[in-house]
Amino acid sequence: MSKTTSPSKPQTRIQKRNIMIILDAALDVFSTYGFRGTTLDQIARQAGLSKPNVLYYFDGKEAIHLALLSQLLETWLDPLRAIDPQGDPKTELMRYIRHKLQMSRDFPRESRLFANEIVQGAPRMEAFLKRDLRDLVDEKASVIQAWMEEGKLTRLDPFHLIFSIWALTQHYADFEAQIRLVRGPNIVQPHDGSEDFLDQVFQKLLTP
Amino acid sequence: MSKTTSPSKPQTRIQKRNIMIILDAALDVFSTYGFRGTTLDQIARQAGLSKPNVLYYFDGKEAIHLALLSQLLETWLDPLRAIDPQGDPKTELMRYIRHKLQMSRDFPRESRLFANEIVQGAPRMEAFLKRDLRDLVDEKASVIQAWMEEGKLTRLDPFHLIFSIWALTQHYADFEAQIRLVRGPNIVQPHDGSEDFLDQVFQKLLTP
DNA sequence: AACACGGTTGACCATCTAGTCAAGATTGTT
DNA sequence: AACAATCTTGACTAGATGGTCAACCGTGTT
Repeated sequence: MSKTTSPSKPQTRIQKRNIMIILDAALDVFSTYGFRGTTLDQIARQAGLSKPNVLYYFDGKEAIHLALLSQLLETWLDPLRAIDPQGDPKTELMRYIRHKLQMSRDFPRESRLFANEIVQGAPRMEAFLKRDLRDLVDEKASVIQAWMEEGKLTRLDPFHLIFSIWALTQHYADFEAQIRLVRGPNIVQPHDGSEDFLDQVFQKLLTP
Repeated sequence: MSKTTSPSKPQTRIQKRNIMIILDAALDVFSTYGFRGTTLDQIARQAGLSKPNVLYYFDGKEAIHLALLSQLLETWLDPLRAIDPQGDPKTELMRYIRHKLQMSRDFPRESRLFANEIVQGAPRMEAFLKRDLRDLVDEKASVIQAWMEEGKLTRLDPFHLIFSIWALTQHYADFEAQIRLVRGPNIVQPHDGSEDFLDQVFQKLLTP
């Protein structure tokens, strides 16, 4: 059935190359125009391939999108997973925040692909969010809660704290167009100063 | 040319009613599926009208979308405009934050319509963002900067401060699907606790 | 060189979608 | 009632879009 998920057949060099090219092109287009706003012709043009050739490697538009999402979701949770209950509370959280901000800077297309999905009600990610993400967030919220009760962090709702970290870090990628247009043409990087700012904010917020 | 922007002709009752119905239906659909993901048939069905009837009141899909956006943008800036340079710094900012959060709670569809546009590069709002929003943000950033130099607020980058307010307040509307799925079915309102949380955050952050 | 397999594509199709139009229904006014 | 203006719609068109297919090209192996 599926051309790319058959686990038995090994990939040729050409397959590896073209699948990468297609996924990269599709990430460009999907993250900019959303799923329905993207056409196969756009992806093919961006990839420098013909449309039938794209469909030779993937079963369809949906399959390309799905491949991108699962690839993304795999790495998206790693920084949160890395929070160590045995580590120093403030260090662990600040490391998480910096890591998330870095991802929003280095992988803005991935961030916007995700944002596009969520804003539109997450129709293709419900299962993932319900299963993997919820469990992980619950777990880490407990860790943070415990740290707060030990007096090592300001007492806050740990869920809202996590949401606020997501909101503040991803904002720079997802709303880049707004930041760029508001700050004018003199600003080159919308991220300029974001790391220092978030450092200041969370240092002050988390210190009891 | 345009059916709805002719300033001379007064509107009949039926026109007023149907234009409202169409805009409300279109807001539902556009905010959920984005511009390209929305079809005229969807809007017509949601409005309980036939497609040609919808096109009797609006010049096309683009015109409906534009009507929604300009209607939205008019009110979107009001809370920021209301920041009074003569008022008490912390009071003014906290009022702004509460007002923005309230808008994200009371008008989540509008927030998502906006988010959809921005995430996709703001192709239909460039002029507005460049002109009106940039000037207003520059002006209020100066006010905040002055307050900080008087020692009445924590010294922070005023632009990043404004961005952080936008990020934190709109997150509850724009990423509602994520919050809802992560927190599970026991949570009814994704906004629960958000006001207290943001109060705590910004009180602590802004107090020098 | 010859073969088999992997890779590529122009031409095509079915469906969807924005928008049109002419004809008919409803409403308000005299 | 009769008339004009407004309102509504079934049937239609042109173009876009996802996907197919048979034929053709390239590459590596023997």
